[in-house]
Amino acid sequence: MPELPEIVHLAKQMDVELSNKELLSISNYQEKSLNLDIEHFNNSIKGQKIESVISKGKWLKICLKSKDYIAINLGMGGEIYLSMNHAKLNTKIVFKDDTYLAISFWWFGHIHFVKKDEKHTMDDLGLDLINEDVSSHTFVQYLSQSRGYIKNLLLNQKKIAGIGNYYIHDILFLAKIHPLRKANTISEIKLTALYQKIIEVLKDAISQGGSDYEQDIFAKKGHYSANLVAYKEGKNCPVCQSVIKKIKTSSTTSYICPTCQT
Amino acid sequence: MPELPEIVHLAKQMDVELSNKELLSISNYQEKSLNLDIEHFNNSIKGQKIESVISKGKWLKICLKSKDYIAINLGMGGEIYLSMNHAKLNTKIVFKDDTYLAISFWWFGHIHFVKKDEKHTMDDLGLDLINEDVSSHTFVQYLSQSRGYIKNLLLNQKKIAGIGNYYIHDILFLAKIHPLRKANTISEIKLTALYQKIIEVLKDAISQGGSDYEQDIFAKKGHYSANLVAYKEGKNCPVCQSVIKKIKTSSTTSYICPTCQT
DNA sequence: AGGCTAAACAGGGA
DNA sequence: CTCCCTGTTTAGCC
Repeated sequence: MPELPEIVHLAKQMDVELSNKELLSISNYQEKSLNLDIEHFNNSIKGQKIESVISKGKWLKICLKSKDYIAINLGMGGEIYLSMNHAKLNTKIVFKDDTYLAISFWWFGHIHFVKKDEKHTMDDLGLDLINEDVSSHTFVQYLSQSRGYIKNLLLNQKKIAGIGNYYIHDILFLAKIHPLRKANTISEIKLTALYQKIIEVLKDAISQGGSDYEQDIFAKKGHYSANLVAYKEGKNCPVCQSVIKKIKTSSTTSYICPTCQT
Repeated sequence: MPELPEIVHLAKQMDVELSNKELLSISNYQEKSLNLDIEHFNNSIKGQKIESVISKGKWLKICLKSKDYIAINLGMGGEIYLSMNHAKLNTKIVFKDDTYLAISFWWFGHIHFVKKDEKHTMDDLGLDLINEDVSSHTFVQYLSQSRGYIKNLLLNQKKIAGIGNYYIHDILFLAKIHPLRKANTISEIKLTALYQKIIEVLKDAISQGGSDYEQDIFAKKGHYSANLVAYKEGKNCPVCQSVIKKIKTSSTTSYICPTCQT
């Protein structure tokens, strides 16, 4: 499940490796992931040149010189490699110089060709605390207006972009916030701490090349490992020694220290 | 809280008494209940002649010969009388022959002037099992598609029009359905029983001139009284002697027999 | 584990 | 106890 750190890492590498390449074709074996039929998709990209590759939230954006772009979302456990053959890989984006991107979707994923002024999901993404300059004040004001559960809010891509159900556990633990706290009942102090911990955790993960079970475009693993409460049900809280619990929070699972997180 | 039976009764009387009368003016002391300012409202109705009065769900519809109409919703506990003065009455609709309707709103209520082709809430009302010819089959199919609580569904005017939180208790009791059953989990047999009980209860109430704490346009009380489980918390179920309970169901209160209703 | 949409639910206001 | 608007939550799909 690649989240913001992995996507940021991939975008950086792709920006270096792909800029100025010319697109040739796409071959695809998972129809549902494309927003256009393969023929139309091919016609749209052929001959286009890549300007840069950036990211927002969990989305990759391959910007073309024409201002059209390709939006990629790896969904749950998707992978993307540069010029490497894996039997299971099901989508190939080939460049004129014979290099290619090989993309594998473990479950669902998206590769969208988007025209210059076309409306797209990426337009509706919320705050990206890493790629954008969001002040602590803005963040706190923004969150304290919502009356839903803080966890749901943080995972809602239209509100806060990039956090998924992997990094969230340690972020909330570090901020000492229970996932089921209603956002508008959390003190400014705690929300400010939350803001800092989000940036801290995500930046730390980025600097380590992402999580240790995700790979970059050269198939190199990252080194970050969730190591506080995430997936540590039954173990002891590193701060207070309470037993870490696994609880249901709406449609997702959460790992928490019932003592530290309020 | 006038519901379908009271409204049907009022509509019948109003149809007899008001047809062919010519409208003169409206004077109003509860601004919020009108959809137009008093001046505009007066200009709209003056000189118009009444064609008929009908009802749908909890709404009264005074049809004018021009095909414009006046839509009235008595809200919670509203009253409407013909040519009677009550100190508390706050809206008067006067006819050219000096008779008038006196309308009192206890809390919120609506008097809307609607142009011939204008869109109005009444257009979106759901099935009215009394004023319309709805087959048992249609009703059962319709309800079994919803996954929400059966009570919420029955009270939702856009789905089923006319039932409110007075008649609903005995209807569900007679159909042996718990208010919190998900609609799509209820057997066809029970839904068919529900269909019959709704019609039975509402028609019975209509034949008795509505509930015994509502009055008609001549200030005459009805004779129907909810007498099974409604408002009988702590008493015994007339069928199985279990203690009747008062429970919260979403935003409304329900009276049920916890044994009979499943 | 992700993201989308339609339906259902919940709070506040008139 | 009414109806309405809005924001939030859920179910089911891809």
